[in-house]
Amino acid sequence: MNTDASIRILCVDDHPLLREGIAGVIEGQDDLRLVGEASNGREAVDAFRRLRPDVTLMDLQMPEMDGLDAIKAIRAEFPAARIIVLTTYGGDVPALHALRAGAQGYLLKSSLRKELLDAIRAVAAGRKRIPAGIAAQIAENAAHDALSSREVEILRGVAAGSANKVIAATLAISEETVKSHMKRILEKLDANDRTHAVTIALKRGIFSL
Amino acid sequence: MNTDASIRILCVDDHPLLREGIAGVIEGQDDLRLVGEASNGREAVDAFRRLRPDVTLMDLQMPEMDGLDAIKAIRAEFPAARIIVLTTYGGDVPALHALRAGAQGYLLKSSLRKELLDAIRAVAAGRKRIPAGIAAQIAENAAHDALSSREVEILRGVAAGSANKVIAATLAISEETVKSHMKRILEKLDANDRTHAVTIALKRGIFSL
DNA sequence: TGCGCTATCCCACAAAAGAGGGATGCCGCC
DNA sequence: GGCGGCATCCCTCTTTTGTGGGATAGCGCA
Repeated sequence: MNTDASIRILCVDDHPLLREGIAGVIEGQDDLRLVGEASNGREAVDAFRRLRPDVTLMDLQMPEMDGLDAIKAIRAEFPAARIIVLTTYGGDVPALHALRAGAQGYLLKSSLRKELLDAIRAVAAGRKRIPAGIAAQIAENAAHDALSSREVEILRGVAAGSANKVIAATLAISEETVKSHMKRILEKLDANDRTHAVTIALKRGIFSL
Repeated sequence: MNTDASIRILCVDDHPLLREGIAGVIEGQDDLRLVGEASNGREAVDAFRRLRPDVTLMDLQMPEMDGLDAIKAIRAEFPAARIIVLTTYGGDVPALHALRAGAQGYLLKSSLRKELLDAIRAVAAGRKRIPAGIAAQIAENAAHDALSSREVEILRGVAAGSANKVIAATLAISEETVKSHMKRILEKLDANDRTHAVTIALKRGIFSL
């Protein structure tokens, strides 16, 4: 922790304009202090080691090293690290992964100043902060199994416009195996057909284009 | 125009934190002045009428009335209005539409402070400001024809996981007609199959999920 | 050790989708 | 008035997908 009473904050986002906005919001608060900024995951881990912030605001989609890996790296080294994910909603899957990786908060970039400040103070005080809507979506999809990495690989091929035969050739497996995987993909995602499976996966953030 | 030399700016975006960031950047400049903010298209049109800014920064994806309609409405009433689109890249199609609707500039939300300031000053001076990358993507896709609204309607159905038969029933046309449309959709988008057509359309911003 | 999950492969059959034609009427624009 | 684009419909044939089974092997974990 720190000597005075202020909450020390690290902000990680690859959008300079948004960082500027967050800095502006934090500046106006007596009990908060922005002590560092980073624009990708690697910088974030470095900055965390140096600064040991009380709360870290972390975007998920970033170049170099994404936010999820950064959260994992930071929490591996500093298990008590308090991290709030601050991102444009990208589906329940990345949100769930972030929470599993140890994030205590989840905020949308469309949030109001007050929501950001409340979340920072709540997480700094050791509480969690997950918007009801996000929590509901995670819960809703928790019923189904997650796709295996092989299944995601195949679905990516489908999204790219490859026929089963082509995917099979690419992955050096038989077309029948691809069809088997497809069956389970459709089942798990509750999709009508391969196109639907892709759009569901995109909406849920299972992968992106 | 205005009495003193400063460029009067209106900022339209539904993300308060980003607006805050832009405000912060503009505040630091002697020749720029933020005169108003709006968080959706309707408010933007109202604010424009009241304030007559020299330059308007406009997001495209917004609730109530989107940025494209706002640009059209403003330019219909004030043909000399100078507007810079400031958005996360959503494909060549929305970008092209915005430029056709009369925007003089296009900026990504991931831009640096300097790029934002340069663009504002350039557009205020009557110049255009389109990043080379965006221009290239628009040019690249200009070869192909745009989808008709009927074709987009059908492709949305495909994305939703509907079989041709179901789409036909929904639109009260024959399945053969849907197949005819699909053929031309695949041709126009240069897609291998319906799934590919959907992912290409999503990447290009022809529609979203 | 056994259970569950994953990945792999196989078969047969039904249902879609796509390719390759062709045809009509409408509307806007030169 | 004609030409191009659009929307509509029709036919045939091939290819691809999807359904409904079943089988084997590995791997981790209780």
